[in-house]
Amino acid sequence: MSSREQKKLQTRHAFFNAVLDLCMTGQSFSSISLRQVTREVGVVPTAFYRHFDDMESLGQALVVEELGSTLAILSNSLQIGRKRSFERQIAKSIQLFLQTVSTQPRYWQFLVSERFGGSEAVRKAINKLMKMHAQMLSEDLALQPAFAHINAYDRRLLSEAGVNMFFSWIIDWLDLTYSEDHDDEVDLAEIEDKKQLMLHNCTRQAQMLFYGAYNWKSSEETRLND
Amino acid sequence: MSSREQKKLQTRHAFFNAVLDLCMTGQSFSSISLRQVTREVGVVPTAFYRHFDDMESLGQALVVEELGSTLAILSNSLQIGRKRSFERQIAKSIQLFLQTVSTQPRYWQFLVSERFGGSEAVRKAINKLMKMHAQMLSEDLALQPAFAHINAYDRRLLSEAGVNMFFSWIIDWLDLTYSEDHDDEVDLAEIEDKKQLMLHNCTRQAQMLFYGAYNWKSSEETRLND
DNA sequence: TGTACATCAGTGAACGCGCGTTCACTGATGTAC
DNA sequence: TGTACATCAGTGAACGCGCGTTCACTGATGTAC
Repeated sequence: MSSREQKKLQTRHAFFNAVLDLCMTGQSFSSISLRQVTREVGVVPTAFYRHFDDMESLGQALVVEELGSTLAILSNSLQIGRKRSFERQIAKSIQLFLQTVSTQPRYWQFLVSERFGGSEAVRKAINKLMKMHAQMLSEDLALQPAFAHINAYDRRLLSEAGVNMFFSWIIDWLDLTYSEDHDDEVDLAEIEDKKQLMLHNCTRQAQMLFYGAYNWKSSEETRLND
Repeated sequence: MSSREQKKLQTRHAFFNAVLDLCMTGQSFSSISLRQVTREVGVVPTAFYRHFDDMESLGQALVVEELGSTLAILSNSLQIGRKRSFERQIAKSIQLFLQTVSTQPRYWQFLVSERFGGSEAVRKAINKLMKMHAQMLSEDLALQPAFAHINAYDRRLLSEAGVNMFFSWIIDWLDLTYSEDHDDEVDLAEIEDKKQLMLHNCTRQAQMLFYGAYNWKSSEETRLND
């Protein structure tokens, strides 16, 4: 790859980073302006068009090119099927997941807040990613003997319910993580307690869902009209 | 109440409606301008300040004054504890819930897409509402004999997991509802099939969670460090 | 009931500002010979 | 290896536009006597 192409790719990544950084300030993606992004990158506004048609394209590219690998963490850290025995190990998976969320807060913040946000292209790209990783989680769960009695269709439903549940935790978890950085050191112990409590609560919620699946009968029809 | 006060209240509601309508066009709340809203209401931009300090205040007031009663639908239609026997009746509750979502799409669209959106005041107001209604759902579940063995703490966790699960369905459900309005009549049957399928899937997801709760042992400790 | 004054929701002109997009450009890097 | 030309990421000036907010205003409604 030529040094010119390398430089261009570098700038492209700088655009992605600028968006993520700006989204961390509390703004939503659709309220961020093209000029704000170029200012953050350190180039002139017109340079934007060398890389993207408009903000919508930038958002979509960000999701497709950068966040796919981030979401892979879900599939890896939640290897309930492949790596873990069923009993009591859900806790370990969730702890791993929340820890990795803390290490890359910008990515998860963006995924959660733009999942139902104002840009259709971004929304669709995120949705596609999540469906893909729900599928991977589903295939992983197939390896877990405790779920051997559940058919593929119901396993997929369980995975999607699981992914949605994990996503519902992220913002509250990140709020706790941020308060660690900003508040006095005196409170650090208190925050750590809160994190432990939240980890405990999340684990129990996940256990309820997966215990439900454990006791699930795929053969049983869900009658709607009774 | 004086006719002047009545008229003012009427305009205030027009502001709320304008925001909801604008949010239905695919924009997020934080990307809607003050002038757009006043244009939609049919008043001059400066008239805005007779009612709200800024857009942030408008959004917060909208959630607090208008959407509380909307969320009450969750508590009413999902009276799993009070009204329904446990077995096979989750389906009915969820059908009722999704039907009421369809009848007031603007409210639910706003709640879901601004829950993690760009305005902190709105985010906090929605979060508060959801916590409140999770509490109500929790108290309702207490009346259900099938959950008698679950303590208050775990019941609250179950309720929050439930509310989060229901919210995760809303956007997809609304997309189906909208496509009913816009597409050819030929497809109506196909869309109705999709809605039935989604209702079926949602029900099965909810059943997994609540079956899990049914088989839950509150006495059992969730050990984190093993 | 009639009059004189107060209130205040909505008006309309004006402001300075940041926005997205256009255009012709520059100068470093890449390519052909 | 050296030269002449092509490419193209980034520049900088300029544009018209919608934005949030100010201000003094209008005229219908409410209140005091």
